[in-house]
Amino acid sequence: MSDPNDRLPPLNALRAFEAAARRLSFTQAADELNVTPGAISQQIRQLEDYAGTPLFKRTGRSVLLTDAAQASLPLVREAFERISEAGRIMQAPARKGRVMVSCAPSFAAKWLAPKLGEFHRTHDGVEAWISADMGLTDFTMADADFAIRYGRGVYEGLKSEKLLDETVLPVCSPALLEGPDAIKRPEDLRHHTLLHDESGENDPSCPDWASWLRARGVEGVDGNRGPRFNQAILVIESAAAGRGVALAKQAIAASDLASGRLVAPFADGSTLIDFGYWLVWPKGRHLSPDVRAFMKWVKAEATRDEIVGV
Amino acid sequence: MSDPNDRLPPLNALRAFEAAARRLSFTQAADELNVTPGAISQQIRQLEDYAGTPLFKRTGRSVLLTDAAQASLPLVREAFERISEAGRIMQAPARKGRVMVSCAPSFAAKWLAPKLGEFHRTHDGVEAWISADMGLTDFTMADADFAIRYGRGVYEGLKSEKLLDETVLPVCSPALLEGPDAIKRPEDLRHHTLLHDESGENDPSCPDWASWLRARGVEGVDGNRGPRFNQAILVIESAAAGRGVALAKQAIAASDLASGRLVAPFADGSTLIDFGYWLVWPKGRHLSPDVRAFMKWVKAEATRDEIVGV
DNA sequence: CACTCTTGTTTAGCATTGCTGATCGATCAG
DNA sequence: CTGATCGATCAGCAATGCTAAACAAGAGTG
Repeated sequence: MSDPNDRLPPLNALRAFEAAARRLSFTQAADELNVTPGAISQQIRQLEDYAGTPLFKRTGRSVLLTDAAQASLPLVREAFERISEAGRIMQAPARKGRVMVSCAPSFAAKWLAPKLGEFHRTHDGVEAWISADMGLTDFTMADADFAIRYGRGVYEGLKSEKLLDETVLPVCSPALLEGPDAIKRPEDLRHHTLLHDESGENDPSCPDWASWLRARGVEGVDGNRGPRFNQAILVIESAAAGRGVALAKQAIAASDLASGRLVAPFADGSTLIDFGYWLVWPKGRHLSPDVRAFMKWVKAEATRDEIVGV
Repeated sequence: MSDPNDRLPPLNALRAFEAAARRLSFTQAADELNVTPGAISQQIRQLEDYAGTPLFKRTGRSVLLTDAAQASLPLVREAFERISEAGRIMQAPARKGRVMVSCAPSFAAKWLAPKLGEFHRTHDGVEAWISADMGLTDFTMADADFAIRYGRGVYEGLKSEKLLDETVLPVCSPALLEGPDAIKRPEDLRHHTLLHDESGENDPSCPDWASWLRARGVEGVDGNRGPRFNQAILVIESAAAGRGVALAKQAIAASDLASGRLVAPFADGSTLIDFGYWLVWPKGRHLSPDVRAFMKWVKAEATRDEIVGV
């Protein structure tokens, strides 16, 4: 009669539906779920059989949602958000003592990783896993506990907390401060290669060499020449290798500046920029004690950096 | 690497988990889902593999939730509630023009059904389906749009709205008002069979024959003799057949009183009781226009009854 | 204590579901 | 028109889910 099984939609079909509805494309949904478009098509049809009504308007070229689909989609989404979170919670005991952080690659390598030893010393039994991912804010796919992102701190559906401001300043190998072409004043840059960091390209407040030179009224130096890198760490490493002078992110350069591998040739070279580093995690996610401890430690490290005034 | 598929728990296993957790029994969960206990056992194990940790403590006899299960269960439940609701919404277009009401059996037969013709006349294109179920408040299993229940109007997780009060009064076939043993005063009941309605047994305010007689100081009539019925409609039909005098629910008897098939032998016989009829539906359920129209109509009918003062 | 009842587990084998790969038809861009 | 893209469809295969039956482990009973 009224078999309870018939009341609930087919669950796996719902997954296909959600993906297809989000992408408005069976093909892309198939991609996302690692199946063929045919599989999606069949799952959707199964769900339409259940609903007794079409869920997509097939317009040959692309695919549109019907009212029925539109109306039910938000609930389906919420359901999957909860299921995903429930999954995490179930796995929590197995993950105890493990904190997984998704982090911008350069920041991970040059800021976070060097400090991790300290964390392990002070927090026995908790190990941190760092996953260096670019621009990952899609927590439904990552299984990170939280992320450290570089940006303005506004992320849809995510909570965030300021970790660290960022400033930009010229850095180079100490070798460049000696010899006949020694860098003493900005004008001396004309004898050296300029290394460009394009990783913060979408931050208008972040100066490039051209604007940095202009702001200081430096003449005779072409701010556009020189190699460009899409990641902060590449610029830093090039500079450390003596390749030239980088307009580098302070947080990324800090450890090399501290060790003397890099030096800042100008006293007043640094510019505070709008972008910064943020702790980011999905709204409503349950953060385990270990995760909280790690976050707290990271924030303390960041504060220490700022006080040291690097 | 981090395949999105691995992030979500196996969905069908979650169903088994939810049922098993709710019942704290694999066997009962198996029953509910119409599978064998073995199937449940396997699904749970699959989910435990995913979680990397046990979800149930097997104590041989019965089964208990681990912390991981306890913590994730509420989210799983919420997810299924949303999925269930999403399913309804998807089906809405296919159900257009159809309102499905779950109703207490006697009320359905004697109050609702007789009025339905009127509803169909005034609401063209909308047909009402009545499902007579006893004590059904589990909307996850029924696919009724809403229910009409007899009780106090407080139902966990459900919204309710008062439809009709209930009163109890003696009724009998008009034949019993004539002849040598004609019923004129309560004392005359000694010559007739008393018909007992036990359907409202858990309402302490609902009088039985013994207390009805006691309240009126009637002597010489044994309020305990006579047949008992577990449904109001059975009492009514027995009374209409001339079998005896019933202490009947007014709402159930009303149509027969109106038609003259039954009469109320005493002017002051009726007692208002605590229980009444309620419109009931799950919190957060989307009620379609057709459903709202039907609810409105039912309430109007109820009000009309009360004004007529039956 | 043996006995039995109940409950969860396990296994092999079967049934269902889900997916693939190929093909087809429709639509859109050039 | 032609090629490219996208969804639908279908037969066959792979994976998943289920059953039936035998087993193990308390709990209650006489």
